[in-house]
Amino acid sequence: MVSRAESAAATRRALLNAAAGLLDTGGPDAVTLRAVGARAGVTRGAPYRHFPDKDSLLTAIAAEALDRLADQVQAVRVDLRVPPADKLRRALSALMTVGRRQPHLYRLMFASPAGDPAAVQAASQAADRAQDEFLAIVGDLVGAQHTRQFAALLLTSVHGITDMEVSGHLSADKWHVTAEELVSTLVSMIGRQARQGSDNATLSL
Amino acid sequence: MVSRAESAAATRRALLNAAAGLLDTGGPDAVTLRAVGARAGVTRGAPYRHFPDKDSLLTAIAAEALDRLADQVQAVRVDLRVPPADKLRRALSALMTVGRRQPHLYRLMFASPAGDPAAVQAASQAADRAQDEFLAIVGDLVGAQHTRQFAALLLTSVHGITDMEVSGHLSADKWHVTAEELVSTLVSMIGRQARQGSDNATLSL
DNA sequence: CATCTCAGATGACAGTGTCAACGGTATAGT
DNA sequence: ACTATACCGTTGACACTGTCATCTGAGATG
Repeated sequence: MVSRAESAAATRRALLNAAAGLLDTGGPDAVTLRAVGARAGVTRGAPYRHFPDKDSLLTAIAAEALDRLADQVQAVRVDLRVPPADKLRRALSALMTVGRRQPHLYRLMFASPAGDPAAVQAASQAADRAQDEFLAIVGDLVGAQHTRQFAALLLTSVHGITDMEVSGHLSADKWHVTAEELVSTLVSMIGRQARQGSDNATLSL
Repeated sequence: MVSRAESAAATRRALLNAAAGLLDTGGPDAVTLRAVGARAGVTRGAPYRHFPDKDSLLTAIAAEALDRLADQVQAVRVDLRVPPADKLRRALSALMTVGRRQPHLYRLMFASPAGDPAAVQAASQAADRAQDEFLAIVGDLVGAQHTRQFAALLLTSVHGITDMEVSGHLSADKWHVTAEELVSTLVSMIGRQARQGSDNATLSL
């Protein structure tokens, strides 16, 4: 009772899930088209019916992950039950959580997208949407004046914190600081800066 | 007139240079042991006499790059002609310059080191030294109280800015901000924070 | 029912990392 | 001075990878 289009879409999904699973558990080296096919119950050549390229498959995974992140941030932004002052922290926390729970996926999300132009564009659009959601949250908090600058600083900094923690370059016994403390310091610093830097009163961060 | 040890050390160096060159020009995919060997004037199996592994070779390259960075930062730190207030900016600029001039090398430096334990340890030590130099510069500037916190925040943030710029995720027409402006804002924010946060007077950033 | 379309299977190929075996040469030991 | 050793580099081989051309069969289309 399954049409051919439905079955094709199902295998496409199975391929994406298989590749994502292999990436999570075994890292990038474990993602081989043969293993992906096997895990999806299909043979090694089948992926080429759905993705022109291995890189395009990986980029599609990154695009989906970025879309999920954008959804999460958007959910936080529009949730009336979340106090506005908490929204930024929660959004940033969503980003860090990806890095901790799925470090290989996280690296893929922040790598330069490769492969088919269509896949690259999809990933870029997803990244754009995620960034726009962050931007909107920051815009709701601080005055419009330096929104972009503060948002960019927040996003890049939290990415740097997460990335160095994930890669093990943020040793706790050297720095005596956790990633959370760093983010917290950063957020409150920017909050203070926003308050005294602009004329109109802004919410407290 | 060349002893055997000298010639061996020479080929080892040639292999490292060849691999680094290939990485710079062609990205990680271009670094194949065969190509490395050919570029170093040697055959495909020769690298195994100097490195147990391809990963170890790459990690050795990362270690050398981190050592060079540490040297640069140290040179800035001890240079009496450099005004103390400029030292931090120059040190951070050295980091960003690596990212811009050698993006693939930069990514390798901040990846989790892989391969032989000895190679991993060498890279970790080099990274440690580079971080210590940054730490020392920050320590000279701000009071000892929150040195580590500020230094960690600076390092991770500038890494995040550089990384996202390198990977193309910091689109200029969305954020209306350059990487330099972000670093500048961050540094002055931390400077302000350090001044008003601690009792003892600190130098201006 | 005849035809077409296309997802998937299969065979093949070049390229890769890695290892085992080999050869030659500078060094060390006597 | 002669031998033995250590060790750098070469070569052949193997398993594995991404990718393509070709083939097959079943659902869609007329």
